[in-house]
Amino acid sequence: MISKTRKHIVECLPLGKSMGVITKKYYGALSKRIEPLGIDRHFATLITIDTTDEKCTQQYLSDFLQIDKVTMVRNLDYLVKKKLIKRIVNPEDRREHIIELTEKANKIMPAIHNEIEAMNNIALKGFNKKEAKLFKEQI
Amino acid sequence: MISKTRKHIVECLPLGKSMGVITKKYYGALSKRIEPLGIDRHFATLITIDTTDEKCTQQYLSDFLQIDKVTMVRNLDYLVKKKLIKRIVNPEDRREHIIELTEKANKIMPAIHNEIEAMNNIALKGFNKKEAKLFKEQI
DNA sequence: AAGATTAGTTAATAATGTAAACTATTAACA
DNA sequence: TGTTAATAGTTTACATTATTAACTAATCTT
Repeated sequence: MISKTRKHIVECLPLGKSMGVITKKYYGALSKRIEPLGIDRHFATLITIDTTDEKCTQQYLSDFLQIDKVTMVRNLDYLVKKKLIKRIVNPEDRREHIIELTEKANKIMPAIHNEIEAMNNIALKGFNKKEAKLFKEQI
Repeated sequence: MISKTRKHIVECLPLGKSMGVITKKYYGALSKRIEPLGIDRHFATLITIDTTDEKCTQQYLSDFLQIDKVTMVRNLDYLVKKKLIKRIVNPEDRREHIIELTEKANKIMPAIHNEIEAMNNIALKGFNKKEAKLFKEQI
C-alpha cells in the first residue's frame, strides 16, 4: 500500500519520472539475465541486426533505434570489441558499412531472444493489450 | 501505420527500449514547456520539496526519488545555483540538511505544477486507469 | 569514552548524449 | 566533365548522469 503523502506527491510528479524508474528496473533485471552470455548492453541493437530484412547500415540502425550516429559508432565499436558484429564496406556504395552478426553472436542470439521475451512477458503482465500496443508503436 | 518488418522487429526488442524512447520524448516536451520559467531539469525534486509533508532532507529526497545521494548532491547544487532552494542545517540533528524552496521558487511552482499536469494528461490520453495507476505506483 | 552508524561531500571513473569538424564517397547538375 | 552538394561514418570535445570509494562531521550505542 502506498502512503497518503507518498500517493499525493506521486500524482504531482512528471510521469516521465515513473517511466524512467520502470525502465531502469527493467534493464537492470534484463542485464542480470543476459550478462552470463558475455554481453551486458546494446541488446536492442543486436536484435535489430538479427531481425531486420532491410540493408543494415549504421545509419539504418541510428534511424530505427533513434540513437544518434555518434553514439551508434561507439555502441558498434563495443560490439566489435566483443566480437559479436563486423562492419563490411558495401561494394555498391563504399560510404556504407553493412553490419552483420558474427558466428559467435549467432550462437547466443536464440538465448538473448528468449530472455527478452521472458522479461517482456513479465513486464507486460500488468498491462493490457492497448498499452502494450502503445509501447510497441513508440519505436 | 507501422511497416510489417518494423512491427516484427519491435516485437523482438526489449520493452525498455520503447519505454526509454517515450520517457525521453516526454521530458523533451516538458522541458520545452518549463524552460521559459528559467529551469530545465530536476522538476521531480522541486515538486517533491514543494509537496511533501515530511521532513525534507537530502536522504529523504534520495530515497523517495530513487536517486543515489551523490547525484542528489549535484542536483541540489544546481538548484541552489539557480537560487530555487536553500539547505538549512537541522538544529535538532546537525548532520541533516533540510531542503526548502526559496521565494523565487515559490513564485514559479504553480506554473510548474500546471505544466506537469498538462503534460501528464497528454501522456495519459493513450493509457487507461489501470496503467496510469501502475505508473504512479512505481515510485 | 570508544566504536559504529548516519548525513552529506568530494574525487575518480565510466556510460551516454550532443555538437562541430573532419574524411571518403557518391549524387547533382550547369 | 568538373565543380558543388549531400551522405555515411569517424573523431574530438564537452556536458550530464550513474556508481564506487574515501572522506568529514555529527550522533547513537554501549
